[in-house]
Parts: sequence; C-alpha cells; structure tokens
Amino acid sequence: MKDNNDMPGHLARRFQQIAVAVFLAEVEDAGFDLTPVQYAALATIKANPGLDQVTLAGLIAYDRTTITGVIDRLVQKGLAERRASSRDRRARELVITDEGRRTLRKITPAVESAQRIMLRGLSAKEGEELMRLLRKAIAAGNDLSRAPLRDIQA
Amino acid sequence: MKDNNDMPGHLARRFQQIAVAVFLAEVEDAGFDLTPVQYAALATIKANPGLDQVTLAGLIAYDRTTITGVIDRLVQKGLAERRASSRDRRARELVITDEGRRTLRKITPAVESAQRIMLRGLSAKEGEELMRLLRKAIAAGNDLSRAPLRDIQA
DNA sequence: CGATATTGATCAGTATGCTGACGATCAGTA
DNA sequence: TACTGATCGTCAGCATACTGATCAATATCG
Repeated sequence: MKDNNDMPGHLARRFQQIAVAVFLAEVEDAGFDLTPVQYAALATIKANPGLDQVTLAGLIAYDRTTITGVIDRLVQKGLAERRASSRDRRARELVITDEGRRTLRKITPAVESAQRIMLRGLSAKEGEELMRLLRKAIAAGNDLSRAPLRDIQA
Repeated sequence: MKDNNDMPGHLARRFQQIAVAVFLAEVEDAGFDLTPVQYAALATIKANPGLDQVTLAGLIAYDRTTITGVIDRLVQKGLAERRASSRDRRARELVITDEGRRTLRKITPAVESAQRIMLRGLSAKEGEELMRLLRKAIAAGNDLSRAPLRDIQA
C-alpha cells in the first residue's frame, strides 16, 4: 500500500491544516478574531468596493453558498456591509466599514508573519519554488472544483 | 496589498480544495461513496488492525474529536467495526470488515488516478519536488496544529 | 493504598465547504 | 411582449475540523 506521504492529496490536507492553525494563532496573538477565509473576503472587498457576492466568490475561489455565511459573520462583526444593488435587485453590493479597514491594517503584520511561519522549514528559495509549483498545479486543476477562481470581466 | 497568489496559505487552501474535488469525482465514477478522510482512516485501520481511535488520529493527523464522526460513518456503511478493548475499557479497537477490505481493493485505482489528476499540470519531476517541499514544510510545522502526526510507539 | 493527574472517547458549539434545491430577478429571443 | 433560460442569493442537509468541556477509566506518585 502506498504511504500517506506519497499522496499529494494527503500532503495538501496536512499543509492546509497547519496553515490554518498558524494563521489563527498569529491573528489571535495580535488580539483579533478572524479566520483565513474571513480575512481573504474582507481584503478582497476592500480592493473591489461594491462587488457582489458571486464576483467575490470567483475572486477567491469560494463556493457561492459558503460566501453567505462568511459575509454574515463579517457583517455581524461590523467589518463589512451588505447593500441592495441599484442595478440588479437580486444582487447585494459589499463594502468594507471603517472598522473593517482599521482591522485589516492592524492585522496585516500577523497575517504576514503567519505566511512566514508556515514555510519556516524551507529556505527562501524553496518557499518560492513551493509556491510556484502550487500555482501551476492549481491553474491546471482550477475547473475541477465547484468553486474555480474567476477574474472580473470588464 | 499582497496578492492572494503570493500567500502560501491561500495556495494551500486552493490546492486542497481541488484535491478533494478530484478525489470525490474519481471515487464516484468508480461507483463508490467515500471521502478522502474516510479512505485514509479505512486504509490505516486495515494496516493496523485493532488500533484505538487516538492512535489512528495520530497516524493520519486528525483531531481526535473529528475521528468520532468519521468512524461513525465507516461503521454505518459496514466498512469498519468498533470493539471494546479488553486491555483498556476506555478504548475502542477498530477493525476493518470484509466489505471494507473489498471496497479498499476496488477503490484503489480511482484513488491513484486522483493523485495523478491533481498533479496533471506538473511534470513528473515537478510533482516529486512539490511533494518533497510539502513534506519538508509539514515536518517543520507538525506541532503547530492541534492534530500533529504521531508515530506508533512500541 | 489513596489522591492526583492523565488519557480515551464523546459532546456541544462554531466555521468552512460541498450538493442540490428554491424563489426572485434579469437577459435574450421568438 | 411573452417565454425561456440563466443568474443571484439563500436554504437544508451533510462532512470535515476546531475549541473546550465532560465522563469513565487508567497511571502515577507520595
């Protein structure tokens, strides 16, 4: 039987498990309570004010059904707001609040520290190579998940 | 602001997302209904008959609270059994059933196919390198998650 | 031996993620 | 314009994962 350590799927799960744990620990040390998913959503809302939920989902490769709950929690924490769109009454426009902006700014060092810690076993060169290979594998498999990454179309 | 594609945490999440989707699709095509976690647990039970749940958790780096539900479902599907341990009345000994063995055997091609598909964007050499780097990063971060990998101690 | 600490399994609660479905709305077309 | 199909957001249901707690049983040590 193949060893777990020869299975990319197992290694993927394990690495992600560590990445999430490191992220949460660093963020909590900084005095905040924000998950990796919530952070990514908030940062993307800030960079694309007024975008709708489906577009947000595409930009960070979430399933659109997952977004609902994530936004719920961002709104509940006062970091983002959901507004009715004037152009499309089905859609909700997402905007970051002032507190969301403040939180993002203050949390950034912890987030960057987390990225370093999860690569601490690798040299800088190896870390770069790992990211390159992950990007390449992800690009080839993008459409294999229900929540592919999608650019904003103009 | 840093791009998502420069964040190992984001790449980890995305790669794992694809890995799970590929696994489930291949296994379903083969006519089975088994998640990656259930597969890993079942294979580990087969390789270590009579092990208890905490040991199983350590061997595949699960949280022990997650194991309970996973085993519940394996038992419910008739693939594994939970038996009272004679040596330690707190512990449950896990064993694979004949049907579990049959399922494992028949599902193996699909599992191996899934591992290939999730690396299809990479050359064989790159795939090996990706796995090497993941193993190295994971080893360095093993104790950072609540569910570290643990060997069986004799 | 007995008090204390530890361990195995489970539970409640919360947060991703997925499938499949739904109602409301919009877009394209006959 | 009326019909058809697609899209946006949400929901119910299920399966990982985690935190923190509890109960029963075992280990350890004075």
